Amino acid sequence: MSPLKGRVTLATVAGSAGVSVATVSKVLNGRSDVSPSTRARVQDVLEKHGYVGRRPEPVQHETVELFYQGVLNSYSVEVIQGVLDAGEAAGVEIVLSSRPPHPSRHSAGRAAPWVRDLIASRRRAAVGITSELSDADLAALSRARLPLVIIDPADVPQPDITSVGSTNFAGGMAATQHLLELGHRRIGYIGGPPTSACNQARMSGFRSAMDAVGAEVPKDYIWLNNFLYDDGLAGGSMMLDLPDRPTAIFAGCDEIAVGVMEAARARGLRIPDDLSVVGFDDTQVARHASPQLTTVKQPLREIGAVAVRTALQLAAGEPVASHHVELATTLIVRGSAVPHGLSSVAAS
Amino acid sequence: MSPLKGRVTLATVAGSAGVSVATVSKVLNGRSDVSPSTRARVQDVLEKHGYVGRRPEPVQHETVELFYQGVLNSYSVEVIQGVLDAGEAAGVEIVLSSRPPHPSRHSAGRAAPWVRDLIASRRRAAVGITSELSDADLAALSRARLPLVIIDPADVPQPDITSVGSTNFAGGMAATQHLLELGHRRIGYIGGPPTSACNQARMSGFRSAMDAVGAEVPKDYIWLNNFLYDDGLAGGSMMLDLPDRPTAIFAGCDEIAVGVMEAARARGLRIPDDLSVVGFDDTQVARHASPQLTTVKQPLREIGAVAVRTALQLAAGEPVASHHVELATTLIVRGSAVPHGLSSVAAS
DNA sequence: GGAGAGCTTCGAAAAGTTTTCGATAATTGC
DNA sequence: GCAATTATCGAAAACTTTTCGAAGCTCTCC
Repeated sequence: MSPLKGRVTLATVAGSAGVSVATVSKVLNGRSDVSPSTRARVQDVLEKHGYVGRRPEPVQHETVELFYQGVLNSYSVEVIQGVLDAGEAAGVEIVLSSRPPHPSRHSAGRAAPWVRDLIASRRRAAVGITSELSDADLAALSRARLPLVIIDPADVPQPDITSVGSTNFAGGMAATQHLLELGHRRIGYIGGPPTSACNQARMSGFRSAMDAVGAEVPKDYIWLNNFLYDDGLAGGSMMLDLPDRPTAIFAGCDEIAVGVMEAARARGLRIPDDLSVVGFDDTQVARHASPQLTTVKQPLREIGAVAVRTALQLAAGEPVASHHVELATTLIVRGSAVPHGLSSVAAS
Repeated sequence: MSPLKGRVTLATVAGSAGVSVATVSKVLNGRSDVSPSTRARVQDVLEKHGYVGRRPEPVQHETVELFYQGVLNSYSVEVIQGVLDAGEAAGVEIVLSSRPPHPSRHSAGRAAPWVRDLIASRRRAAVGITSELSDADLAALSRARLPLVIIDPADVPQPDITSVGSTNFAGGMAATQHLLELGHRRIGYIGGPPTSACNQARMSGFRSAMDAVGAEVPKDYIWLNNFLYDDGLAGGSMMLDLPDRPTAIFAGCDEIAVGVMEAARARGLRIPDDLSVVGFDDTQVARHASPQLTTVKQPLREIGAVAVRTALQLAAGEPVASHHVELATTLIVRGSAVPHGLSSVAAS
């Protein structure tokens, strides 16, 4: 823009704006003894010349806050690595923090204390993992112009909140169709919170695939609580103790799937001979399970990276194509699901 | 403190410290071209005169950098949560970063680029998880007065580097003694890198316990590579294919233990009936394994918290009692190790 | 064992920024 | 209309940071 000489200094701007260096300095520092018209003119010139101060790359890096509610798990770990990768590529630092979950509703209308802290911290942007925020929180963040991107939002994606996820519905369908193609008809679903958007999508995919072939889903074949191992254990136990137990279970995440496998083993049922299991996420635990878990892969690292890039785009004032993007899921076939009936020959 | 004339400027300090104004400026800005002694003297004078700068910067939070080399795993996750807890309690922010492992030796004598970045980032302190740093790296950090605490250092703890770990030797002994008390005599050890300090300690504990009862450890009963699932799989496979295979295996970490269990299952051996396994760490994977893993618990969250607190102590100039502290390990008995011979009745 | 390459340390001077203070103009009070 | 006050601005002073070169040191390679 200003090819006269090297860097754009106050003097450059002052000359171009027809004022003194002192005046430009005052504009930059928000002093009162500058007339509105002069101030406006100087600010125009500052922007046109792209004045960046003495140190264009100050020692102080920009930061993006990555927060989560609850505990870290194998799922978070993958996302975090993607976030770090993208952060490093973009030259921003990642500040990690654990935030209290669901603020109780009795302080409705006011943003949670930690949200106020977050705003005060002057981050370039924030990324939340599977987080749930109140309307007041969102309003406060919006007022403060702090860009926020939620990964796999706990609530259904709102139009006024940017989020990144994966094709949960398609993934749920793919997993279920895989089991159906293997000949299973009595298939159960064990998933996370009923209010959780990604659980709803996965379950809907499950139901759609079942409906499409006219397979019935008894009430007891659905069990929802949290995305935890213990939920797989509890839900699996319940389902496997039914008089007419399912021959396959689709788990809402890998941890649940491993819990289901344990519930089966505790009853002397073999995986996959007596029960086929399909998980969701394709985290480390899927590869370390025995047998290795057939699962729906979410590109978690990519999701983390996209979240950061989107947040930085918002921070830069660039428009984003969509307030919610979903990356494609892939069915990864391993050893935990086999054709129905194939095993019963060997078993009985 | 200095009521002679008006404000305390760089020149005031420079005169009092017997250096140039430029040097004082460099100290303030954390430049590298100031010797440690000069830096210390100037900082003393700065503090004594209560230099506050021309414009006191808006209070931005102190940061502590938490870095790791390689990948995050269930072990890191626990440590990270402890670090975050302690960071929040102390009011410092945690900046998480992944750093390239072992700088190749061809640039010996110079600190790695990421170490220079770390120094330039002006953290209050840094904490590394199972990291390995070159002498040049350490020297550079020391020169820059950036306090560093390593958690479970990969190298043997040096006197000039502060570190936090757990009683690996005692833990290794406890695990082995447990197996010995269960009647096992043919016990294998599968662990991490031979150069790794914590691996060495655990293995020494293993050997000591074996020696104490006169149990022999054939060469093939030791397998060292990395602390990964695949290493448990590979090492376990090797050991279980021996003509005189062990009846129990002590794994250097939980992930290895799960890999060993898989290697056993692949050979039709049942856990714990045909092979007892003991792990180390007590991470999530120990509780989710099937059967649940008997393991040596490291207080990982506490270790992370202690590391942060120690780093902040160093940053505050307070002396630390010891350059290396070890927190106590505990044997957690679950279902993966049973008395030897008890099973062979049922099995054969 | 010494020439020289490379690194560290430091300050003088240059470059850049902010504040002070006085000049001038515009506005207000009476 | 005139004095008093206020608003605006820049020259110069005050202050800080960076650049660059000198001096000393270490290490290497004949």
